[in-house]
Amino acid sequence: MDLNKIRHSLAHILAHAIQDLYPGTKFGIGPVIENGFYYDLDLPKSLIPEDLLKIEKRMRELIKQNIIFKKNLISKDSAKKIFKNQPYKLELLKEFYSGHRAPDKVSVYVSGEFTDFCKGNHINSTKEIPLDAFKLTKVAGAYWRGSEKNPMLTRIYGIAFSSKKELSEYLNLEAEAEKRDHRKLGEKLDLFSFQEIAPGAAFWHPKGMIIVKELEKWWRKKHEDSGYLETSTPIMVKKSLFEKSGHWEHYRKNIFTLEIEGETYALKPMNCPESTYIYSSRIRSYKDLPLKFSEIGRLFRNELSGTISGLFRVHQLTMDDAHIYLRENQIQSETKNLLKLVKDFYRMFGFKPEFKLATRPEDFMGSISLWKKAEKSLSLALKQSKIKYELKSKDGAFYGPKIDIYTKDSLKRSWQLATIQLDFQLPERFNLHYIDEKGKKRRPVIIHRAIFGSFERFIGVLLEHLAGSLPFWLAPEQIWIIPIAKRHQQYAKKIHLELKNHNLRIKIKSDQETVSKKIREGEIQKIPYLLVVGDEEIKNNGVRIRSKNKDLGLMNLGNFLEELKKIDKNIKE
RNA sequence: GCCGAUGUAGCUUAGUGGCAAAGCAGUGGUUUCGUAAACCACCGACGGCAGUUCGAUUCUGCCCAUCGGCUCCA
Repeated sequence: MDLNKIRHSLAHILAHAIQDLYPGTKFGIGPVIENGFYYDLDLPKSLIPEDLLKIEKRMRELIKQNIIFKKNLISKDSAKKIFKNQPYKLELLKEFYSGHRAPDKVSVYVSGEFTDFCKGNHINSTKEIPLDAFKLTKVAGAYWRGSEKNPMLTRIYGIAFSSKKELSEYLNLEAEAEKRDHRKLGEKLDLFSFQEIAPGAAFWHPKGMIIVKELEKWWRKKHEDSGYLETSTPIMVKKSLFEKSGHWEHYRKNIFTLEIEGETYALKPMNCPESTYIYSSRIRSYKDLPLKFSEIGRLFRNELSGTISGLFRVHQLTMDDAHIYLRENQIQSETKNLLKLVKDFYRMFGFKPEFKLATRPEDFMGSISLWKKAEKSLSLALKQSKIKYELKSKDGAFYGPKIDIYTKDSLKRSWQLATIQLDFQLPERFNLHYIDEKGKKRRPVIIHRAIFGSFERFIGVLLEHLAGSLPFWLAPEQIWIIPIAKRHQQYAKKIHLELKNHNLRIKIKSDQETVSKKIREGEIQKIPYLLVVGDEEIKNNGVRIRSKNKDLGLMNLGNFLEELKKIDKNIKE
């Protein structure tokens, strides 16, 4: 059974059903995608989700008719006749014949009353399609041929598998994904929220802020160890800065501006141009290079309103940025250092990084020879680090090529987090230099890089990856002490005091509730350790430990601390 | 920004052209309990602005926000 053929054929059947139910529909394209298919349609009326059931029903009727799929090779003229009322198909046909090696015949697939311009492949008959293993999932808008200059069509998505079992497994996975949605976890765990008064900007609650602070702490340590010097630059700067850097030309629509005393200011959408001011605040020697300025910078990007989504896509983000000023001959070795740093970071969280090399885009700046040199340095660094990477051509930044690092969350969704970008343009534009061994002025190169990408997105991905169960060192509340009865409060306080001395985030759950209730709350709040104390524990001078749904039994407090020290080096002696 | 949908209490949901219902959470009390929800009471909401109407949370329009996509992502 060829699932792709089934999915592709279902797209045709979907179009067939639409043709029956909504005469006058103009058809776009209907390809196979991961897990299913879609068809783009210009419908005489707009659809509501309930219509999908009606369409599905019609599809099943058609499938039961054992419709045969037949490939025909026909002439351009007969194709024109067949699609005379189908402007999108005619456009595709025209394009098909405009190529250098236009064939004499065009291939169409006929299935019952429906004919589509299509090169295949398809099943022979609809009896090959299991009736209970597909489902129309959603209706959405999509621009014709993916360009916002074109009209918007209605896209119907469907999923299809080879059996009912696989379909329901997929639906279960989706339900699981929904439970892990970081927006829901953020609410449930009281980490952050979004408010109508500030769309696209997170409000960090005290517990969420602990995660941010712990990540920052760890990040600073790692960067100090690697020779980075932390800086901070203004959030609001005159827009002329970005005119000079070239960003205004490329991203003016996405830059927030404000007028002050007749001058236009911008909220910085990136840190780089300002970083160069610190660089050129004094004469730099070749001995200073590579010079690494790090900055945890608050950035503002006016993304299209429809693209804003939770912590993944925001108007206001916090980038763990750094700019490395170096000589051309240091690019490879420094890139290798960075690749190692990225690997170290991602190993810490259990993410598997995937590397993509993005090369010169259409609207690039600078000379092609420089670009080629830059691309070569990056690919060599990747190769020497023995990293497998994917080439994303024409996807670089306007100022230079980059290595983007993606990671998948536990549900196999891919997210771009880290990035390493080479820049030969900014040093030119800001006339940066250093003095070389011979006392001559030379131009440095800049590497822009972020490891988390943004704290917002990183925390969002991390929460989904771990379904909210953060590692001990990041957990906002690490330990709850649960006294069984009132008479155990005193002992709970004693334990609390002892553990508090070791830098632990700990609290006594002293509410007037049953133990069961407190355990339940602790589990829901993903507290790493719940310590139950009662008569038994007092008698043995210990605590009863529960962690991740498991009762680990009675333990002496000292032993418990030893266990904790094994998983978290921050614990004070 | 574009297409489509949604918006009722802190959260999850019910409901109506005529006093808006519940569970959880919160507050006060009772209970002091051994590993995922004790009991009683109380507090608390129709996204905003217009319009239609005797009367709008409900109908209409506009706006805002959110969700699913498209496009974009320095």
